[in-house]
Amino acid sequence: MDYLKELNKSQHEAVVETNGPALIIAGAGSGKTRVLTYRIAHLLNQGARPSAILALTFTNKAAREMKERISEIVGENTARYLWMGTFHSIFLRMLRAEHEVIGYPSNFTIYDASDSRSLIKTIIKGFQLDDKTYKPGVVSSRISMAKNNLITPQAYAQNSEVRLADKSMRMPAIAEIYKEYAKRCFLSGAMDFDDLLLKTNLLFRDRPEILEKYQQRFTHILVDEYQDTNYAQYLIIKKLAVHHKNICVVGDDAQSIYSFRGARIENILNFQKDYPSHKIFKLEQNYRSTQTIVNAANSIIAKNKRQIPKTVFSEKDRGNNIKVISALTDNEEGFLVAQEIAQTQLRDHYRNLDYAILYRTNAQSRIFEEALRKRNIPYKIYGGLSFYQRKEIKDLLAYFRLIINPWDNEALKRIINYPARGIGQTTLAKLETAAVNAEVSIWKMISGMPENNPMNLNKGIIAKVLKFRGLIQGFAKIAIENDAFDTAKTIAEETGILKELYSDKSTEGLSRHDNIQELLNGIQEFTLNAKEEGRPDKLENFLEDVALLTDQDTDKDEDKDKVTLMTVHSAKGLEFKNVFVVGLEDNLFPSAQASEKKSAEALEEERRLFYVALTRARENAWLSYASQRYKWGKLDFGSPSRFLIEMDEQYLDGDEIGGSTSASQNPFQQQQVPGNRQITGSKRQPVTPGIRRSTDFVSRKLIEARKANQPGTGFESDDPNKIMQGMTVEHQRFGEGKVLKIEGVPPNKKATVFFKNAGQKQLLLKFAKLKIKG
DNA sequence: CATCGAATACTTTTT
DNA sequence: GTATTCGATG
Repeated sequence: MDYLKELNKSQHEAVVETNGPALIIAGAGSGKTRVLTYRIAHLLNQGARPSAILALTFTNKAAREMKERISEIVGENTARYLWMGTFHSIFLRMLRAEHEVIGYPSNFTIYDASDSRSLIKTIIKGFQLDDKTYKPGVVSSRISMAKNNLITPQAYAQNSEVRLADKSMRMPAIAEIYKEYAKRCFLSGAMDFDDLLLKTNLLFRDRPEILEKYQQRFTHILVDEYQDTNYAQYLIIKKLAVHHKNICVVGDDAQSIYSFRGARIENILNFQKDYPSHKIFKLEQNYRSTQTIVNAANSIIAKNKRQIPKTVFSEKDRGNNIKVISALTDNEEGFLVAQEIAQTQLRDHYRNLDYAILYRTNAQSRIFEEALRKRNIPYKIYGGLSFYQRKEIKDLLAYFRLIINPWDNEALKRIINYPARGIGQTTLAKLETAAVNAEVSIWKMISGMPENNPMNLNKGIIAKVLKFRGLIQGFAKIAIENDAFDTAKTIAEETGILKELYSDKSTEGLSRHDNIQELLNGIQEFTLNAKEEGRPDKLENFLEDVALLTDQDTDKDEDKDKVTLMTVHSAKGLEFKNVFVVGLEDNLFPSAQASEKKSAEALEEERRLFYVALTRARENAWLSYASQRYKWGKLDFGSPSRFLIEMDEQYLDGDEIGGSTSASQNPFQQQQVPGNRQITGSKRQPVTPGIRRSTDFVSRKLIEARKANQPGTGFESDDPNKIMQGMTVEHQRFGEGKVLKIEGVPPNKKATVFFKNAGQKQLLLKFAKLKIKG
């Protein structure tokens, strides 16, 4: 078998020793995916049936890529029968197959995070609780925590530990909210993400014969990214593996960075205890990064107490030292990063796709976007609001959802008055209250009309509601008889959504129209593929695919040669020649309250996050931070991350970019504040408290710096008071425009401007960057 | 009931 | 800076 020759010794062992429990510790860049794919291919070559192999990943993308690579070895006709996918998609498939047992319709809806948040909000309102104490986000994460730990609403109510925690947060009613939430989801025929795992567990608990069926079916189970599994996932795997015990988990405890969504690093740490007869394989050679990067990353997590001992090493060159970018302001940070990209590109002939900028939060991307745009460096951003989260897309999808599953209350509430058809909040509230009281879905309530009218709606309103009902019923019929694309097109046209967006000539309106078109194109592609491959091509089938899809999963051609901007979390599993880790103040966590003491575990995870970020780089890494940045309109002072300060000198480049050495290029040099972080000799000093006391001095210097034609800004506003009606002005993003109206008094003075390229905009003058042209 | 403008809150990370 | 919500007005 040729493919085995491509493996080193430990990789080879991990691939061929397929009997019994196996723990594969795969350090960053150690060829994990290769081992996993070859192991599966090897199983198949040894005669295992593909449908008996269950392989679980964390992202659709990982599953797809692995499937492709396995196809190349064993052929597509074998690979297609593998049970390979994300935890959520595999168990969704299982739950749909077993829907009768759990009392759900087969076409149950998946509520995404915003659906479940809005339902929680409704419940909080219905209970007449104060939504300032009961923040939907917090309540939602409590419920999610409960589900991930398999605590049902009944168990929650009796669990003194969680109840006590709720009380200490002054939210004793969470148990009630959870119960109501679960009930309403059930009445809507809906599950949220966490339900997919919870209900699978309950199914296995309550129906041993079904568990038995799957235990027999899967002779081999493989789990990728095992360090990121939560309790619910852990238990599913454990139960399924009972019979054959051929469970192979792959992961790296050093890359466990998902505790916030319930991931338990204990799962991988305790695997050896769970399965005493296990074999352990350690993939320790890093084929990705230079020695400098590997060693620097190792040095960071070396301080962590809880980890599986291993020595990750690289046999590549020592490579360049890691460069430090020390910027005074956020804008300067963006400028310096863009400048570094441009300079290294010229010098070393890198392409745009060789670069990634990694940050902690999506909101940090803007500064770098602007800086790259100014230099005409093409870039792409992952994360932020995904395609499927845009309003117009969610609206159209809500129609689809309601047609497939009319019980879906969240979908119904979204569209019953979109486009406007005279069914307002009051009517909707009446309908919902009546539905809740009768313990049915809103649609059931509407179905009983006009004979049943417990909420005293007047004739005109009833007529409007019935018209809506007829519309949906008509669509439902079309959906049964036609393929997904025809149905979707009919809906988009007949509801008037397409027309409404088409007539909206503003920039937003145009892009919304484009998005709808793109969705329709996607559905068309789905339909064509389905027809070709003989799969069902109905709207229902499209919707199943789309529920668990994120747009991280789609790679577009036009995105080929671009600089990548993404969060450290979403960069996991990827690699780039050159990586900028930016916003490195206060433990890579800009919004952390400096005073709040972090638990030891949280600090260890911060280290691992840093480790993940650094090990994405093949050749060069930059670490950058800004001393001052604007955070919700106010100046915020940051000290460099403790990891930067702790890191051994030998890995760092002595010439700090934007620091003391590049004075000639850096107009900020003169404004550098005494006491700010500088390299003096070989020992760097952390920021002294003194800097915080001299706030006035610093902000005065900062304002001066901004006035002195700061490189990162490049566009200075003229005095807002001088902007008058009729003037021609230039905006930094929208281009040239004419001032139609000025209104309000400072600081809320506003201008209505008509831009040639961007249409009419209202701008708040204290923020908008406008220059007077004539 | 819809629309507009003003006030307010909001920022980890994601299947 | 932006998204969302609330209240006044038509």
